[in-house]
This record gives sequence, C-alpha cells and structure tokens, in this order.
Amino acid sequence: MTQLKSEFLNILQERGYIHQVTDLEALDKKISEGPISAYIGFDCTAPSLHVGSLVQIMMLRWLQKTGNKPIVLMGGGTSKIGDPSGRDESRQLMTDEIIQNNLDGIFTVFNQLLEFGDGKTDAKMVNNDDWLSSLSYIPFLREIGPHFTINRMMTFDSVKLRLDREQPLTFLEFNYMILQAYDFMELAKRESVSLQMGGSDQWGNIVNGMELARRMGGGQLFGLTTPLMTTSDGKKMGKTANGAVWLNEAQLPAYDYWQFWRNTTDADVGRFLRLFTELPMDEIARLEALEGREINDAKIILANEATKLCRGLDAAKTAEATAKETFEKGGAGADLPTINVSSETLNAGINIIDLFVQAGLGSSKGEVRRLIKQGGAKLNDVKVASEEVTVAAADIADGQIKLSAGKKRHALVKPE
RNA sequence: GGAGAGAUGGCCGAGCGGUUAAAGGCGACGGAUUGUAAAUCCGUUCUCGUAUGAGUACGCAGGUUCGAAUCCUGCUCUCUCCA
Repeated sequence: MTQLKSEFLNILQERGYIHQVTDLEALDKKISEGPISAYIGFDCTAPSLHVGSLVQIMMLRWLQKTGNKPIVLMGGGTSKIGDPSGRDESRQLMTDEIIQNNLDGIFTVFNQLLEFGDGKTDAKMVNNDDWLSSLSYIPFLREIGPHFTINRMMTFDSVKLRLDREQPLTFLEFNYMILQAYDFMELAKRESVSLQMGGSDQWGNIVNGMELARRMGGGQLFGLTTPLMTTSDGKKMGKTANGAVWLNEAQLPAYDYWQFWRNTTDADVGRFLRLFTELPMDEIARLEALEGREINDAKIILANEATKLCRGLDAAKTAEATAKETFEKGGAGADLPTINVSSETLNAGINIIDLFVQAGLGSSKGEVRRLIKQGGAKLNDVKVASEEVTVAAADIADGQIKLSAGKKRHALVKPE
C-alpha cells in the first residue's frame, strides 16, 4: 500500500473503507495541503436510510473529524428520476410530497451523526432539486449533451447490466447518470467540492462527473468508493427478521438495531468494528482476536458502539440492558417491543393466537398456529401447549405478560 | 409497422385439460446442536377454521368444457428478430 500523508485517507485505508480511488496520490497530496470539501449523494427513496448507507456516512464523520468539510447531497431532484444502478426494474416514480417527506426523515440521521452549521468544518446539506428542477431542456442539452456519447454510456455497468439482462431501461433512467455528473460539477462550483464518495455501484456515475467537469474546464476532481457491504457468508448486508436495518428509530427501534449488530457473524466482527465504530485500531485488534464464546463480548461492544453513534448513548444502554435481562437471565427487558391491551380485554380473556398476531410475533393466525404446533411459542417462558389457550389477567406477572416466538423474538403485553 | 417468444406463489423455476394449493431450488420461520455466531441435520412455508372443510391464487377481461394455470378470443406489459 502506498504511504499516505493525509490523516483522512490513512484512516480510511486502514479501516477498510476504500474500494477504488481515482488518483490516490494526487488526492492525498491535495488533502494534506489543506482542508477540502467532499460530498456523498443520497437518494430520497425511503423515509430512512439503512445500514447499507452507513459506511458512507461514517466516511463523512471521519472527514469532519479530520478537519474537512462534509457536504450531504440530498437527491431531491434525482429521486424524481430514479437511479438504475444495480436494479433490474425501474423504480416507481415518487411524488414531490413523498420525496420531501423522505428527505426530512433521512436528515434526522445525518443530524445525529454529523455536526451541521456554518463553521469551517461544519457539515452542510444541499438538495440537488435546487438546481436540477429549474434546468431548461434545450440549453441543458446544448451545454452538457456534447460531452456524453451514447457509446460510452452504454459501457457503464448501470446501463450495460440492464441491457444484458434484457430488462428495459427507460430514457428517463438513462438520464440519471448525466444529472448526477452535473451535480458533481455544480457542487464543485457552488461549494468548492473536490471529492465525491459513494458506494462501489456509484463508480461510473462519479467518474462521469469528474470527466464532465474536466471537459468543461472545471479542473481535477476526485472520486472514491467503498466496497460493497456483504456479510462474510456472501449475503447482502442489512437484513433482520423484520426486513431492512433502518437507521431511523421510527423505522427500526433501538433494541432491534442493537440486536442486529449483536448477531453479527464471527467472521465479520473485526471488519464491522473498523467500519462502524470509532474505537482505536489496537482495541479492535484485541477484540477481533477473541475466540469461541468470548467473541460475544466483542459483539456486544460492537452493538453498543454502533447503537450509540446512530441512536445515542441512552438508547444503546437500554438496549444492552434489555438484551442482558432477556438472554442472559431469561427475563424480560424493558426495551422489548410492547403492546398495550385494555384491562377489559384481559379480564375477559383473549385467545393466544390473536394475542401473538397483535404483538407482531406472527403475520397471520396460521403462522402462529404453526409456531405453537412446532413448540416455538412461549407464554411467560412456558411453552404454549395448545392453540386454545386463553390469556387472561391471571397471566400478568410483574405488571406484564411476556410472549416469545422462538428464542430470539420476544414481546411484552401490558394492561392499560 | 411486420414476425415470433413470454407473463406461475417473497424470488428463481417446473407444469401445458382432471390425481395441482401447483414439483424443485432459494429465501424465511420453528426445532436439534451451540456461543443470541457460522456450518450441519429435522420440520414448516396462501388465508380462514379445532377439524372433515371452505375461500382465494398461475398478467387482465371474457369464452369453450362436467372440469382450465393448462384450450379459444380480446386487452395490457415485456423480450427477440425484421423494416
């Protein structure tokens, strides 16, 4: 590996954030000569980002920590188009209201993870809708169009893969990369940005932006991508029992977020500690070396640190305490998913199957029946013997009823 | 504009008049094992019902037939080749 001068790139390199860089040495030189501004673009396709984007966000944190200025580009404009990268099908077009709503949701995460403001190294959020929406078609084509050849565009993975798979690629989506390239150039002008970072699937888009800027006399820009985040068993990272691992509390409670990290595969612990926590490297080396059941300690630290960053210290502590109570003592931690049931209902008695469905431990009655039949359903840690069990006020212990589906999914029922 | 091919359960993919709630795989879930890991093994996998069962389901709308995912007609969408 090349010996780097800048603190920022050194950290990125030793922690494993770098997949590809356009010109590592020149970039290193530039950063070590003085602070730079760098940006990452985020689509507003959902009300929250998920762990897949966390690697990128962590880079912005390091950027800020090392004295540079992070720019968060929200794709308010490009989300009206939809990025075809890595997709077999077109995205559903979204209305302006949905996009705005998503943008607001996503921003809460950045607000948690970065310092925003007007200072030199304060993060800044920009929205490409501000300049893309007002573009006029003909002038835009005349200005930008000559710098792109269809021949070249066809060679980019985002386009090529779709064509190779004989999946349709609309003209609308085909334009996405041009707009993203335009963004890079625009940000270089507006915010003196010199580096764009992103996931490895963004390489083509980033390179396009650099070339456009160069051809239009904008000077040298840089691009850097992170590796595709997969777990060591080859799956795409970021799935839990309930779907994607969202960064927002509203989409995924802190306890589940903590559990996601706690359940990391042994082989991924070191890598994840480097990428998703800010623990010093020697500490990580120590944790990573743990073997057998001891590596569980490293996983707990990983979960604590990751949850702390994203959800705050209190959330991390509560989640840890809940996990400890639930798994180590076999009890019921306070942070478990909870539903409220009226006292009248409980006094009258409620069927066990209905209660499980209400508690979210099964998506249909049939599923809960199966669960009971297979011996995976528990009421206050006692196996539910039959589908006809009725839960009533008498089952309340310590002011609550504990339901379990399998060993890992638990929920609390509280009377109200 | 012309000629072909196709659309099946969360996904991939068989089926091509009845024995098909639809093979097989993946995924997911439960159990065993264990360390809230991985790997492995066993089981489950549309909805409702205690159950005999009923209701939905093979792109959409009709039709033929005792009976259709399977045959016919129209429509929608996609792909390939030709102009």
